[in-house]
Amino acid sequence: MLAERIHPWFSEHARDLPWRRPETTPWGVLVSEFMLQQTPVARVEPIWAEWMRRWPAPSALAAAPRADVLRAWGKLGYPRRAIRLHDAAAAIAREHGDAVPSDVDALEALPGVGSYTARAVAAFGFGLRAPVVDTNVRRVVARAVHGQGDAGPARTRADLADVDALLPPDDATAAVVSAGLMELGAVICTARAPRCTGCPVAADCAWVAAGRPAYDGPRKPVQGFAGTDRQVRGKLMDVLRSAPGPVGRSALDAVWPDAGQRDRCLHSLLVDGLAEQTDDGRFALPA
DNA sequence: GAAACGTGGAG
DNA sequence: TCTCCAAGTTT
Repeated sequence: MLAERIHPWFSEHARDLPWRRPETTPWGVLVSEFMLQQTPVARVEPIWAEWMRRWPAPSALAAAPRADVLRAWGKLGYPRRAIRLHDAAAAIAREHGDAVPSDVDALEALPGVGSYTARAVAAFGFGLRAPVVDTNVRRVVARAVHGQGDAGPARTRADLADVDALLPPDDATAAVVSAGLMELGAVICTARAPRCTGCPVAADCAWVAAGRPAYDGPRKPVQGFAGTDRQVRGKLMDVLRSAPGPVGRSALDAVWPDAGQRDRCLHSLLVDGLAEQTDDGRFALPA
């Protein structure tokens, strides 16, 4: 029911995102999915284009120095994703003949690839039928299917089953519906102010039928940022990315007044492989 | 399962 | 200004 509404709507209204163009390879889709994890489309677009130009295949990225990869990642956030994507590229080059696997289990075995990304690559990179469950899809299902105002905490198995039940049997059609479900959540069935006027599914939506009741379940805890290690790590990484080479302790000391927190964060960056200490005691992005 | 993990734009 | 949140994954 939903699928029959979503497919034609998406076919006509899909945003022209660069990674959706027909010439995009599964590798390009994988890179886009890594970048889009918790990061808005608008910020990903230019970075993705640059990566595709520089590293058109997994082996090309795998051959690049860590420092280049981290600098090219820029300020997308969560730079551990860049590390994992770099590592995933190496695994694909070495274990899969430089070809992104289409099998969900093989994809999920890659660093940084979880349940969502594996299925997204299978669906959008290979046109396969795979239940793609992200925050958009969970919200659309919560409303249109369950009549709830919003999605509650993730119920991984049940969420997968819900979406699986919506997908048509045919691979190509299911892949379009999967993209359409995400698109619907991204541009129509949004978190803040859903635009039910103009929603292709409104006539079949359980939430609309119920009078759009407010969400009553548990709220997702909003994570603070100011003053956290995350902020300090970000500032340290910004210094390391911006510098052409190793920087002295003083340059890092300048980013945060609390020496204890600063040192803890610097240490965690070293542990995460996001930074290295040189022989002379300075710090830099890893080679 | 909770908590950690960046960044910046929108309302 | 300040809160919320944007195609999640890992530990």
